[in-house]
Amino acid sequence: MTHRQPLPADLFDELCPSALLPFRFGDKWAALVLRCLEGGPRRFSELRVPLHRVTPKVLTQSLRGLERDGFVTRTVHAAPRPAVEYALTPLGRSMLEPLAAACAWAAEHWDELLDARERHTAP
Amino acid sequence: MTHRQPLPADLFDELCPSALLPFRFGDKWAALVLRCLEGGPRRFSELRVPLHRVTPKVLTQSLRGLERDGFVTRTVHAAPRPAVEYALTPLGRSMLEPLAAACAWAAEHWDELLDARERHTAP
DNA sequence: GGGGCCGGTATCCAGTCGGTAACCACCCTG
DNA sequence: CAGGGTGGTTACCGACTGGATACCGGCCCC
Repeated sequence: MTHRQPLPADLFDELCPSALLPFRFGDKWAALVLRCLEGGPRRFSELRVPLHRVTPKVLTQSLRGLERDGFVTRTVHAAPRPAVEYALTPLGRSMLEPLAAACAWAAEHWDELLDARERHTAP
Repeated sequence: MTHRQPLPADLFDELCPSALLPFRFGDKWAALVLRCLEGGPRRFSELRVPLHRVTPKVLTQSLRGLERDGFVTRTVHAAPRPAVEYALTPLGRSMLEPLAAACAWAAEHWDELLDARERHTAP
């Protein structure tokens, strides 16, 4: 009954980033920004439409972080009107796949989670 | 060139949880705890071995959250020695799939991310 | 009955995160 | 020249998270 292998002590050492990154990806809005960019480049004010609960400061923070990590590019067009376009890099686009998997999971199991939460608070 | 569809305003309304949940899953350590439980039930002190950078308080917090949301069960065995075992529920086990996908992504692209970050801070 | 181990709590504290509000430089239009 | 839209920045602030440290009751073994 207790013949299971013991867990190794270095399973999640700090040198194993892939253990920690995935489900703490970016900040609160990073994943949603990526999904908004899925259909092509978008301008700052375009992104503000679906993300209307995000203030410009926070959206800027998110975009800066995604740019820093190589998920999006930021290109400034001077003519004919000043405009800034954000677009996915190949790296950012590759992130859409696990993101979609996670979203599919949530779509399928979300109410189970809600049920469990309700059962736990009011039994 | 600007023939893209505009982004809908209600794409990520608060009633669409599956948009926000996935990549902000649980707290900082929740995903790691799930992976530790993949091989079968584990006791509190067993979990502390691979998660040696997590203090007991924080580990307790994480486990309580996972229990509340129906990802793990907590069972107390009185005999022969007092012991507490944490195990995955089917819901928790189903979460391992997208989690593995995300981890695979990270394993494949982690150094690209590091490169991008380095290129961004020191050019 | 003393010292372990097991499974936590209690307390405190620093840092981060997200949010509000205000402001700003630039360019175009009228 | 005034006004408005674009794409932000800055200052401030409260709430929450995560971490350090210490402590604790129950049970077993010696």
